[in-house]
Amino acid sequence: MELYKTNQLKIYNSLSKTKEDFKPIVEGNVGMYVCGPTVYSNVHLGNVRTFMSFDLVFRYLKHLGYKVRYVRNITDAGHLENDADEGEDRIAKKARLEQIEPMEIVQRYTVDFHQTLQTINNLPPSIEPTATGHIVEQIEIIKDILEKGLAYEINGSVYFDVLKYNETEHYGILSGRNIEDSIHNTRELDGQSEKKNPQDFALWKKADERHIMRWPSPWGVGFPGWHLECTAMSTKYLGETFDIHGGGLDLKFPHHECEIAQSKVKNNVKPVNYWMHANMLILNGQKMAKSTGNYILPNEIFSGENTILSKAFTPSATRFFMLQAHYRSVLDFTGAGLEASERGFIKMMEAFNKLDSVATSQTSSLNISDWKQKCYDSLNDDFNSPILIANLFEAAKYVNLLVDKKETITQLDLNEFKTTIHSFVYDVLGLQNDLQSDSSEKIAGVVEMLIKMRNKARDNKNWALSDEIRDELASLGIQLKDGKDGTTFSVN
RNA sequence: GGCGUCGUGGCCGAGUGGCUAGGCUGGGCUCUGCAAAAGCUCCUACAGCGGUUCGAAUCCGCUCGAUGCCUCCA
Repeated sequence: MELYKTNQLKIYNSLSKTKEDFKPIVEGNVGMYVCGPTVYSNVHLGNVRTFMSFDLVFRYLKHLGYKVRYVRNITDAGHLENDADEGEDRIAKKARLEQIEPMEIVQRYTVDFHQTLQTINNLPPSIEPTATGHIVEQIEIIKDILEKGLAYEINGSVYFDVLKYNETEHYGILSGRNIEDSIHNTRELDGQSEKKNPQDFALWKKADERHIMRWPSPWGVGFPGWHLECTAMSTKYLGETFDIHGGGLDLKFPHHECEIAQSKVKNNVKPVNYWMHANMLILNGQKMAKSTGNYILPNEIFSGENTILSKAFTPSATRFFMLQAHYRSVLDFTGAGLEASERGFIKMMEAFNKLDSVATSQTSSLNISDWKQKCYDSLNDDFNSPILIANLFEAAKYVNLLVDKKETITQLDLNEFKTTIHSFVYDVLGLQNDLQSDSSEKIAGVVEMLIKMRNKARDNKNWALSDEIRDELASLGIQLKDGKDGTTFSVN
């Protein structure tokens, strides 16, 4: 039987601002859409956190036995720099600055995006559509909205009529805004006189002569607006109403609000059942962002080449650091925090690596099924990974005590214990065991030999020699640990 | 200015009416030739001020502070 039948998952829905029981539209199947990156520069750690949060969601849903279609787009048409801009988007601008084709920019940073997410061990989505690959679909949606009178055309551009929409619907339903408030509080921007109201947003923008990325349309040559691609691609691959829509908290307004409006007009149904928003990663007390220069790149962490960290950290340690905070909490990135997480992570993995050497007994001193249920309970409660990790630390301690023969476990329980740990650590949390990878069997053999020699020296009470062996190995990063049943070692 | 979120022990971070996570750091102990590792243990907190309640870190109000969105953003 599928696990989801016995595990009622609760998801915090940004739309209702409450945790709700998760019930997919079609039993056993989940459609999930997550807003992907605009590929005009390298993804920074803040971007990675969001995608890793939804990777956890994806992995856990799959673990529960759901068949998941996970769609995450690549925004390769660029967004406008701002309203006042003469139709220049970020990708086109970068292409002009670097004197290359816009699609070279797209290619370069799409590759970087994929490599980075793979390095941190995110699973690829089921479908990864691009904005430029769905121009036709976007034009069709615009036509439909125009026909329904909720959009208007001016000088080759088409805008969504937010005020008219708000007469029958609530523009601001997701972000908790009222259109009346924003009318009085919108900052004045220059050069936007073309729109009827400042709140209106573009569905199609006319391309001027300089604009490189351009497509023909019923309204002339141009390119799609900022928010349309997600509506086009999510409904195309997941249907008019689908289960989960995710994205960074900073996309809640206006991006997701606009998506709701467009989709509601087009299909006249509620587009999404569960809205999920991942919170921001902050650095130096501020949100990480490309535009402000306040960011750190994942590769800078893995290589140690940066000014904030004292050393390099593995992708798994970095992932573990982020998983120790809940996805809806702001997480503060610091070198000290990462170091503390790494220490804990190494300890935990060292304990789990000893699982194979555990001896079994007639009874178990820990109730394995209770412990296992606590693990499930933690993730069932809106993907509470910090609680899951706390439970895993409890398991690690138990393993250490088992090795010391201070606790007991039956063979049957040990099998279930191992399977559960493996599932949660590797499959669900997506962590990797990078402790053993660089200790090849040959090195292990050499170290075992040195341990034997050292034991002889110890038997002869030749402490000088035994300590020399230990200290020399330590300086090479190999640590000896004398236990009751002999000496073991670990490679740092 | 508008709409939000948050303020937890030395640090990071869960919890969100009574059962008071977890990790890192520091002190003590056990084990050990010494050390390391491991285990045990100690330092026991909820910004401030009021209120509701038998009982509040958790609910309500105010104050202070931080931060997100309101312009592209994960």
